[in-house]
Amino acid sequence: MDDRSRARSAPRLFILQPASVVPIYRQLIDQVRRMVASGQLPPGTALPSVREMAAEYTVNPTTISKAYSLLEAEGLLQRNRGKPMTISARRRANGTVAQRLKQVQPHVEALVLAARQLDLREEDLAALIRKQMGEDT
Amino acid sequence: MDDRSRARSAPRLFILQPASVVPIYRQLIDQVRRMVASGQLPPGTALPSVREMAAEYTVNPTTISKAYSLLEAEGLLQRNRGKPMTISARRRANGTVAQRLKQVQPHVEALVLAARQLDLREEDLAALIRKQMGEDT
Amino acid sequence: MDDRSRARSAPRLFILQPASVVPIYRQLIDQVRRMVASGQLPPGTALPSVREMAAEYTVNPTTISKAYSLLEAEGLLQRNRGKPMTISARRRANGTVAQRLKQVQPHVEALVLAARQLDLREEDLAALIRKQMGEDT
Amino acid sequence: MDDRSRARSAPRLFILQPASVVPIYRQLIDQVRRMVASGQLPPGTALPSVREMAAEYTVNPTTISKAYSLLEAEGLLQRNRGKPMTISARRRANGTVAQRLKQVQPHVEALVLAARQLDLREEDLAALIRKQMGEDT
DNA sequence: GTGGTCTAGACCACA
DNA sequence: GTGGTCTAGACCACA
Repeated sequence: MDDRSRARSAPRLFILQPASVVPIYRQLIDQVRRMVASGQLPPGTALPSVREMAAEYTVNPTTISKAYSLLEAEGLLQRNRGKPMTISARRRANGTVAQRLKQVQPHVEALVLAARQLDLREEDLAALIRKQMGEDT
Repeated sequence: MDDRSRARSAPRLFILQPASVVPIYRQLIDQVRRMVASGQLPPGTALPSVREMAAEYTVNPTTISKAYSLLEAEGLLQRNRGKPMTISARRRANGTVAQRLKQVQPHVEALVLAARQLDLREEDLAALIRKQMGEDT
Repeated sequence: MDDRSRARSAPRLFILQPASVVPIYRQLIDQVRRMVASGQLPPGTALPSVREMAAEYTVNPTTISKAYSLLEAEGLLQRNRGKPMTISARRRANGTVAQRLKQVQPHVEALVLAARQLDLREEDLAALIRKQMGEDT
Repeated sequence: MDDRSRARSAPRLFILQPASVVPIYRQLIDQVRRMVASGQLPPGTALPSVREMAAEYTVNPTTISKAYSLLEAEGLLQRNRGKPMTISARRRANGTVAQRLKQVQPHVEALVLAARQLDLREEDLAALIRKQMGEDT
């Protein structure tokens, strides 16, 4: 991804946080999975190359490579000799809403646990979420 | 500890998940911090002993000890030779709502990121949260 | 590591005594702090890796790791993924003499208490200190 | 030691610091040894009872008791049924200066190590020691 | 009974 | 190669 394309800069496809306790390769895997489930990454879509990703997110190439390899092993990505990896046609065309709700459930549980221990109310959370959904990023 | 005995007993003070990517000692630290901020663990409260915690959550005592030591270094816990550690009197009397909202913000961001990538709507999240807030645990 | 090899090698950076009542990890923390305060360990300096330290001082790696982690929490050390930890740039550029004198004060008090109880005179102490300052180690 | 005697308050015989990394019973043992070696506690001197000491220094009686027992085992203290323990006649009547210098040596080494790492000079130490020797306590 | 320190050793994320 | 986490278990100081 060269400077020009970054200047135009559609918002980034993924959000990787090196400081997080969640390993970077895990963050990437989770995000690809979700975007495939929702159809935002339809079958056939080419992902950025390992090197592009590594440069874009200033992350070690082996980290990206590890995520891609695991997604390939899972059947979600497909290797194409000499060409970028693509979203596989055969698996999880499009998750049902129920399936996708299930994927978000762990985050809901973590949030509600924190909210309870902080003695916050449902309304507080609703407001924070509304605000966050409105943000660009 | 089977389900029946847990039902009879008081609900657990903390929720520790060994399978999580978040280290167990970090989970405990975060939860103590939040419950102190909300006043659910007021100054002077004695925490379960290292050994009790270790037994209750089937975790190694040194893991609990690590969390307690870090909380002591932070000033949140106070050592009492030969007696259980207690919530320190001097720090963070009671967090304001604004302070507590800030503590929950990272969880909100993680949830909203996941929801977007899964193409879920604000209403979906609101429903899941309402349901989760209603649960006993 | 026999005496000869130690003579040939650079003098050790730290002195860790497992037999002391002061925990090893505390000894290391104190020494790093002091050498940072005096500028003997300037910002950016790489510390020996956990494994090197453990081998050099024949101490368990987790003991070294504990010291490093606490120094990181304190802001004195900086983690560099996959690379050795370094002295953090941002904290305590260089302690003033007054600040450093304060750090040595507890040792002065312990020495003087002992000297008094042993009925030694100031001159005795001065002589011992002069001699010790002259030693290589 | 009743309130009256404390009001008159000769300076305390010992200095015990509960917060120190050195165990309290060790501190007491070291101090008794030194004062015996210097003749400040001559043979036959009665030490305060375990209870008096515990009250005076607000320390657990078992801690004092442990120190006394170890000093007795060492031959320095002598048990007298129903009466206070006394400094034993038979051992170490009076240490020579050389012997006493040897006892203070570890403190000299700790101080000089710290001073070197803090990049302090001999003169700095001499000044601090002179000041400390002048203090009442 | 309480917490603290340390070891030996396994396994993980990352460069 | 780097550091981080965790376990199992020993031993210690203190109440």
